[in-house]
Amino acid sequence: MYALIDGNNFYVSCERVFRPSLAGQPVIVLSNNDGCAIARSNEAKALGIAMGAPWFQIQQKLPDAGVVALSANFTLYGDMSNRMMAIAAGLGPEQEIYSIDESFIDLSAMGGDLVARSHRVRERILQWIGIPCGIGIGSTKTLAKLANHIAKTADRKPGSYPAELGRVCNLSALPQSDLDAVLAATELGEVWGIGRRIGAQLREAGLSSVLDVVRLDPAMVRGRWSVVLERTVRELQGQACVGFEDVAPAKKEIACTRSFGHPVTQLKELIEAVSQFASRAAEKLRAQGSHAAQVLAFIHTSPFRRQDKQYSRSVTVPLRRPTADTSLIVQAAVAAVKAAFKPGFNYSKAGVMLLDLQAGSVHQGELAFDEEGTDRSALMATVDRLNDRFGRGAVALASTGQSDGQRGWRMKQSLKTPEYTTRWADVPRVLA
DNA sequence: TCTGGGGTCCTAGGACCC
DNA sequence: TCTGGGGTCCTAGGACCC
Repeated sequence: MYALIDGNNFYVSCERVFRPSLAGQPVIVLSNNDGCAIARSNEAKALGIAMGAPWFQIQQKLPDAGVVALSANFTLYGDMSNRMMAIAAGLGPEQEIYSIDESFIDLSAMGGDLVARSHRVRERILQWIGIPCGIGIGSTKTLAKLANHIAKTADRKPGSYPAELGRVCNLSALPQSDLDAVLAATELGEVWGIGRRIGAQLREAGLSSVLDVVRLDPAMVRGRWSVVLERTVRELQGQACVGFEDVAPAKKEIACTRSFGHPVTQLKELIEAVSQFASRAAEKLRAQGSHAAQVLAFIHTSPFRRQDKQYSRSVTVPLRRPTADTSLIVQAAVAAVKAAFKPGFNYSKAGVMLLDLQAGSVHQGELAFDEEGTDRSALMATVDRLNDRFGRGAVALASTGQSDGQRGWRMKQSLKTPEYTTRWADVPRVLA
């Protein structure tokens, strides 16, 4: 038995904790570069604002709707997430943190009234952190996800489901006929693992509700679609196929990619950007104690600028030996971007990926003849500590283009709120 | 004028081996 | 005229997730 707890409209809810006047208003949080809506309040959803809708289009379509847009403040959301997760963990003995706003709890060993217990945890998160949550319970992770969707929808749209399923929904406690009615009322695209493409194929085959999908034969699904969809069908039928991971496995690849604030044409600027992305990726790599054996850099033009000539290329550079050394990784990334660059294009985005990751504790023994074999891990650890204490970028390689505030590739974030919980200068003051 | 970032898994097909 | 069988590894691309 599993529960899934997640924060409603999480980024918007985080912002509202510190700006209560946003309650009841259509609020959206924008992606980096203030590009698209990546979180929407219920009021914004009711206005028809779609997930991923570009901000400039929203402004054109709804000039008078009073939509409040905010730049994403991931530092704030990350800190609020940690606080919420700590309380959510109290629901059961094991927790899997699945995303910034969702965690699964393994309830297998739990007795008592799970729904009443879930309501108490939900109330505690709301009171202590200020974030409204939904909790779904089911015999598999896929069913818990579905239950969570029902809990939130019943709360948000009265009449869509029986009111007692709102906020906390335990699908495994429903009598079969009630369960069938709920599944029949739920569109199949709401299932975890059924996206746009597969959803369209299923509808093409004459199915429409989750109940239709539950009644499929898994062997047929495997033959006609894939083992992935077969697993989803089995999970919906109550057969657990997706494991519970209470410790997060190490990442197999690490990326840092960004769209630019303005089109970039010069190789020099791309080298600066890629140097910075590679430095950040190397930090993440060290944080999980891994080494990378290959570095990939890519650049491309904007597919949205139809009038521009399009170009896209990625180049992978193998490292002499697996490493987490920023300077070696930046060197490789710069070599890659030089190889990928072609003059005469408006570049809109670049990125660095670290590939072929392995545990930092594993070493291939060999004789070191060259300077490249110098062990700078102590230096790297010091750089990481300095940047942690004094802020990202306090110590950096010169190739990242220091102290140039006018860099055209830097992203736009004109609507960002303060880091209320993680910077002393930003801590809110309460006036008596 | 303005359209995000970071991941995972699976499959098909090609290269290569004996 | 007729041209095998069985296997592994790698990569690119598709699909999904939040």
